[in-house]
Amino acid sequence: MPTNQEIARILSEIGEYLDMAGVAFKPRAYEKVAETISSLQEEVNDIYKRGGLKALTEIPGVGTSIADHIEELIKTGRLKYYEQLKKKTPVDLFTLTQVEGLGPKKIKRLYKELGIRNLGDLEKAAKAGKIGKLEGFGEKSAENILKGIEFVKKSGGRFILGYVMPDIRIIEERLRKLKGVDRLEICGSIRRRKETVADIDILAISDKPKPVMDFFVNIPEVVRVYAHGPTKSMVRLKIGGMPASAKASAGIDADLRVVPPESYGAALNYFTGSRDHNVALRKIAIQKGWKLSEYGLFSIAEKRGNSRGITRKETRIAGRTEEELYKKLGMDYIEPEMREMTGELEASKAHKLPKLIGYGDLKGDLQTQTNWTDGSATIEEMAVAAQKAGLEYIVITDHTKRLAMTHGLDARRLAQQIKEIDKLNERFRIHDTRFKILKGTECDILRDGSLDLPDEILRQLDVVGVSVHSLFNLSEEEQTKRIIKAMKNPHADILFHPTGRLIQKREPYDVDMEEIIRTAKETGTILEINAYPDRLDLKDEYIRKCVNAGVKMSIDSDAHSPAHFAVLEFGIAQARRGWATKTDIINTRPVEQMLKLLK
DNA sequence: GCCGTTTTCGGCCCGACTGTTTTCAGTCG
Repeated sequence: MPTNQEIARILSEIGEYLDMAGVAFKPRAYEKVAETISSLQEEVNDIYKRGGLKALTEIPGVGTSIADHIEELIKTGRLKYYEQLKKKTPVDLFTLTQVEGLGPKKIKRLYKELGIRNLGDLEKAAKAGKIGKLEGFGEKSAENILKGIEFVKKSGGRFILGYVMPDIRIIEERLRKLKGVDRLEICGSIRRRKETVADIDILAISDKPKPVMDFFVNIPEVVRVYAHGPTKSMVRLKIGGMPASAKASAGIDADLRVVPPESYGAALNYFTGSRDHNVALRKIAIQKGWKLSEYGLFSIAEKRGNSRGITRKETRIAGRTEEELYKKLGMDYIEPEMREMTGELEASKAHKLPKLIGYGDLKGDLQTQTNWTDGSATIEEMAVAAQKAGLEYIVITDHTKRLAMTHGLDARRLAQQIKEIDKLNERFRIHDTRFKILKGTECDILRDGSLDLPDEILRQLDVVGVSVHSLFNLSEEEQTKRIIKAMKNPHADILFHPTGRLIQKREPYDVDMEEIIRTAKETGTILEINAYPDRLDLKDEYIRKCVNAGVKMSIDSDAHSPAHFAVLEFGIAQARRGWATKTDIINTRPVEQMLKLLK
C-alpha cells in the first residue's frame, strides 16, 4: 500500500518528466497535486477504500486522469505511465533535482549527452571536465554543480526554527542597523513561524540598494554567493545553530531582496508566503481585473492604438502595507502564522478571523524542571529567571520515580519539595513581589494508565501534569486506553506533550488524538502545547481541533534551565498557527483564575 | 491535467538572476 509521500513523489516525478519533454501546463498540475497529497491529513489509501475513484477526485487537483493513476498505484503497487516515462530517461530525478541549478531540462541533456543517471555519475563527469565542454554549460556551471553536490551530500534540508532563530536574529539586527536600510524584515517560513525552516528570506527597503547588497554578500557568515544583483542576492550562511550537527555545519541559504517603500507591503506579503496563499491572493486580484506582484496591486487600463495594437497602463492601487493590500482585496488582515490555505481566506472575507493569542500574553509557565531531578538550576534560580522573562508564576514539575535516570521524585522527596516551595514563596512575599511558585509534578503514566505517585500526595499539589515516557511502541488501541485512563484520574490536570514526538528524531507514538481530545473535553483535562523547539507537541492541526471542540490548552516551556524560558515564544507561535485565542490558553490568566480552570 | 459565484473551453502567478548567449532559456522562489 503506497503512503501519501510515495504517491506524491511519483506524481511529482511525472511532472518533472513532462517538463523535460517540454509539455505545457501538465507539469504544474502534477507538481501541485503532489504537494497537496504530501500534506494531506488523511491517507489517500483510506480515502480510496472509503469512496473509490469518486472520493479521489474530491481531493483538490485530482481529476479523472490522476485519480486513475492513484487507483492503479493502490491496486497494483505500480504505475505504467510513470514507468514508461522513467524508461525513456532513467535517472535519479529525486536526488539530481536537489542540486542547486539543475532542473529537468538540464538533467535530460546531461543524460542524453553524457549518460549521467545519478549523483555519482554527475560528480565524475564534472571532475573529469566533461560538463564544462557541453554546449550551453561552461566552466562556471561545472563548478556550481560540484558545489551543489557537496551540499546535497551534507544537508538534510530543514532546520528546527527554535535552534536557528537566535543566530538569525543576530544577523537581522546587524543588517537592520546598516546605514541606508530603512526597514528590514525576515519573511518566509520564519515569519510564519513554521516548526522547521529551509532558508532565510530577508526583505529590506533602501534607496541605495547596492551598498546594502555588497554588505550582505560579504558578512563573515557567508560561505558562498549564488547570486549578487542590484535587488536580489542569494548566499549560503554558516551559522552555529544548536545543537551542533552535520546539518548546521553545511549552512543555511539566505536571500535578500530590496524593494522601494511603496512596494513594501506587497513584497512583505509575497515573500512571507505561503506560496499557495500568495497564488490564491493573485487569483483574487485577477478576478477583480487587477494584477498582484511583489511590487504592488495594480489596476490595468488597456488602450487600443491605431495600428500598433494594445498598450497597457498599470496604476498602483495598494502595496505600501499588508493591511492596505488585504483591505483592497476585500479582506481583513491575516496574521502570517495563518497563511497556510487552511480556510484563512474564507474567514477573512467573512470577517470571522479569530483574534490570536499575542506574543506577550503568557502570565505563567506550567512545566519546569529543577536540579531536584534533571534540570540544571535550583527552584529559586528558575523562579528568578521566570520573573525576568516577564512571568507572574511558574509550576515546578519535576519527574517522578519511574523515570529513574532523572532521579525522579517519590512521595517522600516530593513532600520535602512542597515544604521548600512554601519557604521560598514566603521569602518572595517578604520581598514584596507578587511572583508565585506553584507545586506540581510531571507524573509518569505507567503501562496500565495508573500514575506513578499515590493520590494522597497528588492531592497536595497545585498542578498535576501527567505524561508518557516509556513504552512508545504500544498499539494505538493500548496507548490510547492507557492515556485516557490517566486523564480520568481526578487529580490529573494537564496531559503534557500529548503525542511524544521529537521533530526530526522520533515519530509520535500511535495514539488516537480524536479520542484524546474528546476525553479532554469530557474530563476537563488540559492538553499541553509544549514550547520546546523540537517538541511543539501538540501540532497545529490538533490545536485547531481543540479550539473547535472547546478544549482548553496550556503553553509550557518544559524549561530545564533558566535560559529555556525563551522558548515560550515558539509555543505561542504554535498556538497561533492552530488559530488559538487568548481564552483557549489557560496560562494567559492570572494565577488564581488559572487554578480555577483545573480539576 | 485541472478547474469554474463572470468560463464545461480556454485559461493556468509573476519576476529576478545566471550563464552562455548576442536576445534568451533555465532555474528558483
